[in-house]
Amino acid sequence: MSLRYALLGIILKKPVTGYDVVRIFKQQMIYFWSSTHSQIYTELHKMENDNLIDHELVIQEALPNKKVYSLTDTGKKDLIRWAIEEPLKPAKIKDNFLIKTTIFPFLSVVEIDKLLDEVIEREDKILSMTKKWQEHFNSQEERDVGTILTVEYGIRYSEMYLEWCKWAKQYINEIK
Amino acid sequence: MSLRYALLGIILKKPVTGYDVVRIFKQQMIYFWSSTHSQIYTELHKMENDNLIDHELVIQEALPNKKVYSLTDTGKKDLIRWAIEEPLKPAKIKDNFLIKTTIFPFLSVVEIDKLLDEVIEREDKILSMTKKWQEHFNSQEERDVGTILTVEYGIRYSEMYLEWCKWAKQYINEIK
DNA sequence: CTTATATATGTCTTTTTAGACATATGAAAC
DNA sequence: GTTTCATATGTCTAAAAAGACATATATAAG
Repeated sequence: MSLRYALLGIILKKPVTGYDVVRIFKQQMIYFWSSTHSQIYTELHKMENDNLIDHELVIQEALPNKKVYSLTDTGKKDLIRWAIEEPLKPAKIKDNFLIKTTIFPFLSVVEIDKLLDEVIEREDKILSMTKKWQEHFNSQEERDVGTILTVEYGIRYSEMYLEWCKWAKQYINEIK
Repeated sequence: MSLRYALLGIILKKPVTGYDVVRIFKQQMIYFWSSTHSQIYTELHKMENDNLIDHELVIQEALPNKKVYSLTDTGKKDLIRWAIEEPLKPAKIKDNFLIKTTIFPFLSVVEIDKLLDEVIEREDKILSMTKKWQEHFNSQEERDVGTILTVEYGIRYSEMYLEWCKWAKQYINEIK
């Protein structure tokens, strides 16, 4: 049920197409929510059915037609109500890599290093993409508070992860 | 499909009951995976059906009977195979609170502070529980590498979150 | 005395999510 | 010329997950 509030949060900023929502979602929300385009399109239909959003069809000559979604009054009220009233739920994390630490006692230092290096590489990429996005975002005129806060969160998360990886490598090398 | 490898990782350390698995899971894995007891019991049945684990029934007088699960050879091999071969997947996070930042432009400093204080309280509790668990764990004789690494991860994650919250409070107070 | 907590294991239904399948065009790259 | 990428929107099925429903006893707390 929270996905729809993430989507409402995107559409709140400015009217966008489903395609835009997917793109914005993957660029700006990966740090705290995950979804796929199929789920997003389906949820948008449900939200429109529940009168939280509506759309205007824009006919394009060359490119495919598009539906530009906007929040309805109901949608905006419901989003703000949700944000204030919805009780805090603990964050849910699904991190495949950290499960792998359970078998570290059965692996060699080389094998563990290989796994950790993979994660470092991945997280390095994410971090530099996030920093790039932050830089681009900072150059804009209309900067919303939400994005300022969550981009910073994304950077801190990746930095923490990378520092932990480096600490883990050192720790493994000391004890093995 | 990854849940089963998290569960195999728990049972690998020592034979345990489903009830134990749930408890260990919630104490030691909340930092990187989430599940419920209903899903865990169901998955254990499937895993036994796939010959990854088996159980010994222990009849108890006062307390209910229990099933003590152990890894089979197949189970252990499959877990190690998975850890080495399974390609890295990006971590998936579902954090209800961070969605709420999208409506911060429509809230007063007082309202935002209230939301952030709630998270700080929650995260403080988690952090002190984790530190307590780390202390207890460090006093044991058999300390497995996996737990040493993931507990440290949990602490770093909570600390990062708390620092971000404090930064966010300060930032909001400066601009509003 | 009554209530809550810990032990212990399950099922059932609904919702959420993932991933594949499906289509169509323009533009750019090679 | 052909392939890949970006635009744009969807459906369908299977798997994963959440949450309620279900039961039973001992012990500790109030």
